Amino acid sequence: MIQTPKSQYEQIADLLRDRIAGGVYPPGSALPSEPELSAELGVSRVTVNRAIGLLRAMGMVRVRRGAGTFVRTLPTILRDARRRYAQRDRGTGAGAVEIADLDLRSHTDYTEIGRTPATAAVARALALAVGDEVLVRRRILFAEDEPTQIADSYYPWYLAEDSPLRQADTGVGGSYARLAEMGCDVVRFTEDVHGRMPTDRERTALRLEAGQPVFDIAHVAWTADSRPVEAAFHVLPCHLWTLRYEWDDPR
Amino acid sequence: MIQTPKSQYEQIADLLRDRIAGGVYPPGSALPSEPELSAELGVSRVTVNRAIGLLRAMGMVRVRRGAGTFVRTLPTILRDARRRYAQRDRGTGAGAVEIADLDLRSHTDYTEIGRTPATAAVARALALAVGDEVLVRRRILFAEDEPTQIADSYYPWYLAEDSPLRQADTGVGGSYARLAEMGCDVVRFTEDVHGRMPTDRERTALRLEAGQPVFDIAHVAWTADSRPVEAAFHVLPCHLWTLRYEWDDPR
DNA sequence: CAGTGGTCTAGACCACCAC
DNA sequence: TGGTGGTCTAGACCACTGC
Repeated sequence: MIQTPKSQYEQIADLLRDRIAGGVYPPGSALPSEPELSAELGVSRVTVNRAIGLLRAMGMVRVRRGAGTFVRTLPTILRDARRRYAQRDRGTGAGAVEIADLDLRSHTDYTEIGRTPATAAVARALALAVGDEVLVRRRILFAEDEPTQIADSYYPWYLAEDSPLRQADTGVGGSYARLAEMGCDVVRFTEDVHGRMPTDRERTALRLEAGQPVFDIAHVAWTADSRPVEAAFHVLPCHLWTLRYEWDDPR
Repeated sequence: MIQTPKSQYEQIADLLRDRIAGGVYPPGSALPSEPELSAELGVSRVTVNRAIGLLRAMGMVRVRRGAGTFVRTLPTILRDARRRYAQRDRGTGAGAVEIADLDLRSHTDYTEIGRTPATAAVARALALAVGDEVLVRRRILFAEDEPTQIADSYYPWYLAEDSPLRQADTGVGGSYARLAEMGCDVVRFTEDVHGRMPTDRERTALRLEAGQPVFDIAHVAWTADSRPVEAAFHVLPCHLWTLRYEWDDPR
């Protein structure tokens, strides 16, 4: 690699990144204002703004309009797929396991629990026809009042109709314990992971900075006879999470 | 959701996205130039440029400086973790499995194969001390001459020293077959997945557009007695890949 | 109300590509 | 050589925050 004659805004982003790493701007503190940085570095404010845009996309700073630009603090959260679903009976739902592990306060906002026709993605995941009735459970999970995840779960309506799955609190063992009581023991999981830019709704709900990508996880739970009984779609800000998977070699 | 008074550049990005989806700008074709769009839409060129920046981050267009902005074509590639490593003996290395599945031409550029001291990340993954000798195999994988992945594999030096792992072509069955011949049967895998912005080197090597995120996968292969015998770090452009994982519930 | 960041413009200069 | 996108500036107006 010979040379990378970087643009000014990239160099400024590097500089600010180094200052943050070096503790000049400690976690939680505000960066100097854009006019200040503009004066200090001898560039226009637009250029400073653009540099800060890179830091935002990296998840290093959060901007509060009218107030300033602040260095981020939240630690990364480990989502260990195998462990997550194996620990169902810890009382907390699967969704809260990771947050509890970090000794953070967690809570869940249910935004919708009800009957709805299956979309194409849901129908495909649950081996139903588009438009078939399903139970949907939409929720947003928080750690220390910061949104960390959107999770929408779907169940075939004929399964969920008269079950506790229609309540926010599904009881000890969570939804998989209820499915088991209905004769649907879950023995296998699959997940398809995408990385992409969030939709406007997702960006708002997760309070994301401009340019920050999300993980989009399509999760399916299977019974021993290979029937899909739950489909869940999770949207997670990339900068907050590490996904861990583990599997045995089938040979 | 009441209102989202979008900025002009966001609206223009939406407009262009719709036109691409609607076939007005078909795959592979060039968008109108920025001055043209600027005139058509009655905004400054900077605003058009910023809108196109959003499309670039989403992976919808590729810009060739001096030539124009082009609609992307490459399909998404499925990386089925379980299958990927189970199909070792298909002759092709694990890295080429997914590309071959899509009937695309694939090739691999080895950029380095040699001895090196373990970095912190490598040492942690292989349960070695920082600075211990390891064999590194660095490569970039291509589909149709487009870079699709960076993969750096590491092996403890005492294992790899006199093995075919030091050659580019590791022979039938690939590296895991060679490890098995050395008494290191791999029976289990773990992967930690991050989503982040690429480094400058990665952006160059993968020919990424500005603002495009990558998957960063730390892959470890384990023997039956829980010894890590291979660590591999993969960097994949998010917009090109879907990661698939599958596991049995350990209860 | 003063200060913050968000956005937009017109104009400019540059590196790069294709002809 | 003309057209493309990349970058930068000075100035402006706005919405929002916190006092």
